[in-house]
Amino acid sequence: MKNQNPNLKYVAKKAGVSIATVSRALNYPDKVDSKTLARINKVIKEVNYKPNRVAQRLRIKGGNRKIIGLLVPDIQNPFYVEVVRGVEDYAYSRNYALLMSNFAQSKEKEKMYLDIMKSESVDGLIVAPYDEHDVEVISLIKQGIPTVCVDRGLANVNVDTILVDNENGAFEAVQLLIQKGHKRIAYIGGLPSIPTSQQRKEGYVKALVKNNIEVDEKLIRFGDSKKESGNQIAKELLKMKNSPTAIFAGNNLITLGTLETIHSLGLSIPKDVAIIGFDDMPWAISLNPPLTAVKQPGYEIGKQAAGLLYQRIMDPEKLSAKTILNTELIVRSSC
Amino acid sequence: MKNQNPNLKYVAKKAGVSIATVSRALNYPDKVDSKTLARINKVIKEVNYKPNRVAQRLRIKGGNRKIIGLLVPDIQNPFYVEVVRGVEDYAYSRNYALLMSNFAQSKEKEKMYLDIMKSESVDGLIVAPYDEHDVEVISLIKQGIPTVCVDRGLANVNVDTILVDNENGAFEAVQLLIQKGHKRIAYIGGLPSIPTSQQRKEGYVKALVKNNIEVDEKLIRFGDSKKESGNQIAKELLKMKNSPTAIFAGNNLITLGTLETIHSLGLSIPKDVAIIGFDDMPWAISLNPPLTAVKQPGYEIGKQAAGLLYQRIMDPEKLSAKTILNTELIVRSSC
DNA sequence: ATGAAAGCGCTAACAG
DNA sequence: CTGTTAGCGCTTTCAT
Repeated sequence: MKNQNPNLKYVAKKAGVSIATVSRALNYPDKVDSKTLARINKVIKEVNYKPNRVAQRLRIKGGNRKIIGLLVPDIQNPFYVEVVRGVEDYAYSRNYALLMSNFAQSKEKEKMYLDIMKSESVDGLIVAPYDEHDVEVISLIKQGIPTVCVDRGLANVNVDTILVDNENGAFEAVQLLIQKGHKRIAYIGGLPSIPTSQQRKEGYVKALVKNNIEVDEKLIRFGDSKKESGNQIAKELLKMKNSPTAIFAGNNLITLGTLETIHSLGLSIPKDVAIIGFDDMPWAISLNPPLTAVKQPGYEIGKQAAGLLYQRIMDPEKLSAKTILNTELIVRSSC
Repeated sequence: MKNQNPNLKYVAKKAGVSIATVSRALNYPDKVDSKTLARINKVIKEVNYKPNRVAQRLRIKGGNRKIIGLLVPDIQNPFYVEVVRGVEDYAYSRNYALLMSNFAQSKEKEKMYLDIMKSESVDGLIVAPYDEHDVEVISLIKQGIPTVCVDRGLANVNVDTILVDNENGAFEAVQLLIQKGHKRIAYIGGLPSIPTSQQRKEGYVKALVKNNIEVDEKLIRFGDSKKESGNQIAKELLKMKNSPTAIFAGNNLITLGTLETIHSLGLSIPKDVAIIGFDDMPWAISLNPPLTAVKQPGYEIGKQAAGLLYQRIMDPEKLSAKTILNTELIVRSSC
């Protein structure tokens, strides 16, 4: 039972023409006689011929291979799932295949997947880089591979980028906490090397400073963007003397970990501790209590990124641009 | 700025050998003189040569192309994210590339992605079929493409399959509800065409029957596996006269929707309505109240599926098998 | 409007 | 141990 697919040659023979004509019938139908065309199309339908994308890609020069790569740092984070969906919808609408990988915040994986994408001759790449100085991604861009960065930018590199206003999103969140009367507010960030972790910290600090609240370094902590680290750090924070009365959690997963700790400590939200999370989630409303969160337009980011990438593929010389989307503070009852 | 990668020819010239020798150096290092090998490897490193996977795949016959396809029905459902992770980890460990797609429960998308995977000459495929009679998937299997089904089986087809004991998982959940004194228990399933929806219903009915509780068809409802339908159906259920005192939610997303409705109706869990969800989730413990759930080993499913697929690729004639993994009832406080 | 033939980058006989 | 060569399936000149 072999995987013997019909190929151009087979279709050509059945239709009594050369393979070149069949190829033309597929790619430039108006360049072939309508009677011939009809005959060819009939055969194609009959034998259910589908062009072999691998052979196509090997032959075709650039930009028309109809496949793009997407590399996300953590598929377990629902935010990136939204981004994926946005990219996917766009790709599907344009008939692009999607080579998607999750590098799970691992540099080795990222390198391997990037190598694969290059080696697979993708038309372009959408990636949330490991950090601002991601040498692998930068190298690909230098090699001229059309690339769009999402969620995280690259320092000193001209590249299309779609970001979110992290600083302002964080600022608004902390501002709200302060309005509610909190003075000891902690920030639990993700990996410190990731730009978004720093930008959100900046917004946090800015809000504090603006309200003349002392910035206590002991209240600023970074984890590894996983639920467990949120859990752990929240525990340390809440057990210290003069512990914070509010926590601003730097991402989805950290929020979840923090919540778990708060519950396991038997603390009540928002009476004992208030919490705002960066990243809204589908289940935020069903949490205990409904979570106040900074919402990022993940789907929109993905969709726009794919659109930008498409434009760049079509016109590799076009000037690169940075798009910054706004966040939205969804006020529920966790603070 | 062209994407001009070094190729075999280039390496061969630089090393002063033929391209065949370079190819051999890569694939059968022991078949080439150690001095030559050293020279070649030096050049390879120097110019950072990476074989072109597209050309490789076009040339290589079968089973060694180092790329597999993964097709999931809904990437927004965290259960499938776990499956993805399992497959991915295995693939990564074996240096396989992963062509991953989400068909969002759409038959058209599924067909397109399946076509792409075939056309991309994947070594094999892991797929959660649209339903038990998924003609596209069945067709691929008939064509001899190594395939493993996960989460959902195929009727009357010999294919490696990894499932979960849905019926028993549901049975245990409903059994618990009954023990807690509930007599009017509703079931909100996902798409009725999906095998798991039916199997879970079977388990539900079985538990009722075993306890001599009348099966009320009005209490058995199916949605479309999305959060919104959970929301909607729960609303209808809870507003009917003689409304259920407990709900068994057929999947992740339906659980979330149901929860939302319960909260928006101002009902208290488990006092006014009890709920158990099929599928545990990372945030189940942080829900209001912590959710009792039937946990499926998603990661394990993915990992085992990838392992099975690997075996089948290596030995296409081996007998196919069906693996059924057990679920685990995680009792928290929503019932 | 159509066909012949080159060639994308690679692997696998085959010959030496 | 190494080189020559055919060919995977396709697109694209270049002729006709």
